[in-house]
This record gives sequence, structure tokens and C-alpha cells, in this order.
Amino acid sequence: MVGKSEPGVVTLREVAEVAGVHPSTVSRALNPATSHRVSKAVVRRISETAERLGYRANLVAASLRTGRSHLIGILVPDIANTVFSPILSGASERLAAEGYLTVVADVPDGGRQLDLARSLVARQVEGLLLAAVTRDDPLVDYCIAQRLPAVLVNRSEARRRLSSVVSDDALGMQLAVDHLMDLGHRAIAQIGGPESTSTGYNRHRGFLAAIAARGLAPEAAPCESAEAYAREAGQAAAHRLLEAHPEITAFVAANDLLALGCYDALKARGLRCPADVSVVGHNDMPLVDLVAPPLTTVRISHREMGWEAADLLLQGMRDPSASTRTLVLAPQLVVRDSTARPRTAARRRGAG
Amino acid sequence: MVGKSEPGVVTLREVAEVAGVHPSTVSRALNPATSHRVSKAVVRRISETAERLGYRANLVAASLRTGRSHLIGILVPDIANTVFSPILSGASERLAAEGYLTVVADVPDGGRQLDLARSLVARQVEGLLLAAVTRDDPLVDYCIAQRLPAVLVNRSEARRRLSSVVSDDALGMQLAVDHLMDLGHRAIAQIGGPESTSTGYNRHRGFLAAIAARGLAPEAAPCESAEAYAREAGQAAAHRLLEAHPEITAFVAANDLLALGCYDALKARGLRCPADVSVVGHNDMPLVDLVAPPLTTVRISHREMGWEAADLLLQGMRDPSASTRTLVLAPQLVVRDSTARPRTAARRRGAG
DNA sequence: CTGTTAGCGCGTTCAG
DNA sequence: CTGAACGCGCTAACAG
Repeated sequence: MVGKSEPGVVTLREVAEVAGVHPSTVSRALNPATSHRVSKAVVRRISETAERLGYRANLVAASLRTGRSHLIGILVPDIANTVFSPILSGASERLAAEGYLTVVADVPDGGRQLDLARSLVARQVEGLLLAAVTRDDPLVDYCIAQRLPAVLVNRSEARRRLSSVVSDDALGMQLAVDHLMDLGHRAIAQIGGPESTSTGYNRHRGFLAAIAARGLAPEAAPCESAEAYAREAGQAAAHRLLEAHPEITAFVAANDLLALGCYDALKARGLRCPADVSVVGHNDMPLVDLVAPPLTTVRISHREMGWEAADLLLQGMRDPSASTRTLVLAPQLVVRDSTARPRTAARRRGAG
Repeated sequence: MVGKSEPGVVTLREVAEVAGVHPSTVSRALNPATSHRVSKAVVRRISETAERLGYRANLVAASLRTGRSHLIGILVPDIANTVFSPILSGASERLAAEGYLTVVADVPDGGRQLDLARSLVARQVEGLLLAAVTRDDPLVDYCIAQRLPAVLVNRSEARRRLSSVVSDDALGMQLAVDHLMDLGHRAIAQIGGPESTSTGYNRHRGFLAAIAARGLAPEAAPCESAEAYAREAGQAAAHRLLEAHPEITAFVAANDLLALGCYDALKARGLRCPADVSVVGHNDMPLVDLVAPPLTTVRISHREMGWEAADLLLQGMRDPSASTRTLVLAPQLVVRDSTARPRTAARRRGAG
């Protein structure tokens, strides 16, 4: 027989016996929300014996009874990615303040996401934070079908059926493009992220829009999508672009890792940054201020994103009829040393 | 009344009614461990109706009954720190393979750790992974008193009462010191971590031992402890050392962040690395291969540490009588460009 | 192979 | 203000 309380585990009933009251009185006395319905003296006696016996409420039992688990699940594609850990940190801070604990599921961006979500639901999580969705993700359908409160973080969904917190990707790209054009660049390439992610998709469109707004011809702004947000993918994309468009003087990358891959490609080709080619990243992840050269990038506050998403989720849990909202955070351009005025064609050819 | 199943939530009993069998038969049929005790035909019928009704087992109820939550808690001092996220990642991978979910508690290294641990225990976690302990931590006493399976990661405890997975800090320091002395350095300073952490303590002692083993006088190897594993703290410590010992030609830092703070201090003083002063870090965290100059550092596989700690925890849970073990992982020196032969005194004074 | 019975630990009615 | 009784959803003994 399982569950036969080991000697060490004190239950409500035992506290009641020792204190000489009924278990339900102990329950009331120990619950801050109901303790006022019990006489001061009895509350004291119960609290003391509970303390003395080392009583700890069994939240699993309470959950079964109340239907509330005080657990929030969060799905991230890669915990070790420096983009997601601040999100996690901000979210768990906000949630902890309301007494919620965070269950993290690291899902390798494959088909296992739905399984994991189901497993979290089976554990009665009260809501989900989704940091790993694609633009058209079955997970979203699932949450809606299950009427499970959920909020998207960092990425949004094409049909906006769920609340989300994202950065203004179009603005970010505009900031980057404006900065480069102001410096004098007229041949700017983009290294985009995977088009299946909202960030990849929106930053690509944002780049195109920014280019058009400044009256640059599309031919002067070639694009390549990286297969993943990874350094290697960025390197490969940069090589492809440089091969096809040797006239490029600047790169706008859809994230910092891609930008660093770009550095790798430039180095391999004997090109210097920013002397020969300028590079702009996206995210401002830790340490990019220390790489060589310090990376000019579009800063996003991921910690704040996580915090706000958690807040939105809590609101949605309190009021299920609340309308879905999209919170758009403004990014900021951080200029460092990876961007500079382009050299003239003459100097580039070796005269300088 | 709470818990009155909403229309959408299907229970075991409902499946049983529709399938025309007893609830316990459904339980047996749906549990892989017991389904063989039910006739093939009935299993099929039950599985189908369960599927059709969209039945999802309530693991909270199962937990209450079986006393097993399939939840593991992990306490980290800072999720956003790039040292801990790989640990988390490795651990959750190992645990997920055994059907365990990971509950992450981000504890701001204050006194709230015990509270958090209690809250996890109240949720019936079956074991704890501790990545945030100090050398003499009440948390350890707590786990032992509660007979709660627990394993320390990255840091160890002075009395070794709990199993742990750590890197060989003494070896790491020896690798660093040997490398610098082989290059010709004879005035080597250490920027240590907080002495309250095992890593800070052990790396400091390891440094001293390595210096002594090579026959260098203690006066030629001054040390400063940083108050925290942070860039700013490293910078401050480096300034103090440089002020008091201008003859220093190399720094050994207790972690990479400290080493990067050291870069900041050198830059502020107009000293170049490695031309004027060499720097060695510890951890080999992401991107330190890209900073300027690429950091020579002692590599630790945090992901592996997390994985092994989880494995040790699972073993301890299966066999509570198992002896406590300390798994020591060997670090590796990764030589990059932040270390070089020291310049001669003459050249240092400006002749070169 | 299946049904019956009991209860995990708690919170919440309803009485008094 | 306190006690009694019930049940959340599930699983494990015991029968048959």
C-alpha cells in the first residue's frame, strides 16, 4: 500500500488530534483566508502545534480539492539560449509574486510540443506561457480548444487568437536600416531568421518596408533566410549573400547569433568589420558589447517581456472573458563599433 | 462549490460509464504497467472511448493516491546566468527521459531559499537539485532532516553530506597557472569568487596550491576576492590588485565574468591584453571565444554536470540507502588569445 | 479477467 | 465559532 504516511510526514488530522480539535478547524485556522472565522486562541494553539510537529500542507491534496494547482507551465525551445533565460527569469519573478510556481519544459522545437503541453495540462497547470510557437502552431489551437489560458512570448501567431508580448520588429528593422543609411550605406543585405517564426517573418517584412521607406531599390537590398537562429546558419547565409552580391557594404541580421555568424564569414573572407562591411544585430544579448568589434544591435528587453507576459497571463486567468491583447514593446538601437561609414568604391578596391 | 468538473473535463468515471465498465478497469486499461491484466478487447474499447471523449488523466489525483508526483525541483540562484541555464538544460533532459518534469525556482541568493524549498516539498516534489548552495547551507540540513533526496550541482558542501557533481577546481587552477608559468609569467594574481561558495573557496585554494607546486613565492601571487561573480566585481578587484601590485603580468579569474571585468579594468588603465597583461577565465561560457581578445579559459561542461546530477538524483531516489557520492568532472584548458608571453620589464616601460 | 470497496489529504458545505 | 460529513479523481487491495 502506497501513501501510508511515513512517520515523518505530518497531516492535518494529526495536528487536529494533538491540538484537540477537528481537522476542519485546523484547515480553517491555517488558511489565511478563513482563519478569521476561528477564535484567536484556537488559531494560536493550532499554529503552535502545527509548527511544533513540523506540519506542511500537502498542496497536491489541496489542488485536488480546490481544482487549483498554482502551477504555470512555460514552453521554451531551448533553455540554454540566452534569449529565453531572461524571459524565464522575468516570468517566474512575476508569477512567484502571486504564489505560482513555474514548470519549465524544454522542447526541442520538434513535434513533441503538443505532448509536453498535454503532460502539463495533466498536471493541472493553470496556464501556459508559450515561447516556442511558430507562426501557425497547432499548440495555439490546442490551448483554445482546451480553454487553457495561454500567452505567447517573444513570438506571435499569425491570427492573433492568443494574447502575446512581442517586440516591435518592424520598428527594430527601421532603426537598423535608418542608422545604416544615415551612415551612407546604399547596398544593405538582410540575414533573416526562419520564416516559420514570427520574428523571422516580421523582421524580414520590416526590413523590406524600411528599405522602401527610404527609397532604396529592392535590388540593392538582397535577403537570405537562415534555417535557424544560430551562428553557423548566419555564417552560411552571409557567405551566400557575399558571393552573389559582392557590392554589399552592410548586413542587418535578424538576431545577434546570426550577426556573429556574419563576423565569422567576414573573417573567413578577409573582410574587416566595420572597415569593409558593417553589421547590425538584434536582441542585444549578454556579451555582445564585448565581442570584436562590439556589436551594434537592436535591444530588446527579454526580461521585461517575460514579466509582462506573465502579468497578461494572470489577468487572463482571473478574467477568462478578457479580450486577447498584443503588447508591443519598443526596441532600442544600441550603436557600438560594428557599424561605420562605408568606404568609397575606390578605397575598397585597395587605393586606401 | 469548486471542482465540480466543467463540462469539458472528462474523468475516468465518465469513460467507464460510456464504455460500460467499472472505473478501476479503465484505470488498469489505460496504465501501461497494468493494461496486460485486462483483456485485449476491453483495452481497445476503453482506449477508443477515452480517445473519443478526449480523456486526460488527472495526474494530481494520481499523485495523491500513489504518493508520487513525478516532479523534481531545481533551485538556481539566477536562471539568466549563462552558467546555470545549461545545467538546467542537461538536468531536465535526463529527468524528462524518466518521465519527470522540472520545477524551476529562481532564488535570489537570499534567505528565501528555505521557504522556496518548503514550498516545493509542499508540492510533493520527489527530489531536489541544488545549484545555489553556499559551503555551509541550512538547505542541506533541511534536506537531510526531511529525508528528501537531493543532489548538489556545480557547488559542493563543506561536509559532503549530500551527493554532488562538481568540476575539479584545483585542477582547473593548476591548468591555468601551469599555462601562464610555461609562458614565462612570474607575477600572477588571482581574482577569486565569493568565499562563501565552494567554487570561490576551492579555486582560491587551488590557485595557492598550484603556485606553491611550481615554487613561486606567495608574495608573487596576490589574491583578491570579488564579492560576486559579476563583471563589475571583477573590474573592482582587478583595479585593487593593479593598484597594489603594478608588477602583475597575468590574472587568473575564478570565472569568466570576473575575467571580463578584468578586461574592463585593463582597458580603463590603458593596458592591453595580452600584450601587457594576460588573463585566464573559468567556465568557457558562450561567446567568450568572440570577445576581444578571445578568452583563454578553463572549460567546464555545465550541461554534462546537470545531466549527471539528475542521474545521481534518480539513483538516490530509487535507492535511498545509496551512499552519497561526489562526481568530479575534469575541466579542460582552452587556450585562446588572452594569454601570451610577458613582455620584459624594459619593453613594458615603453622601450618596445 | 473484472467489479467492489476503500481511502490518499484536504477544503467546503451544512448543522448546530 | 466549531464539528460532521462528503467528495475532488484516481489507484490498490481484495474478491469473485
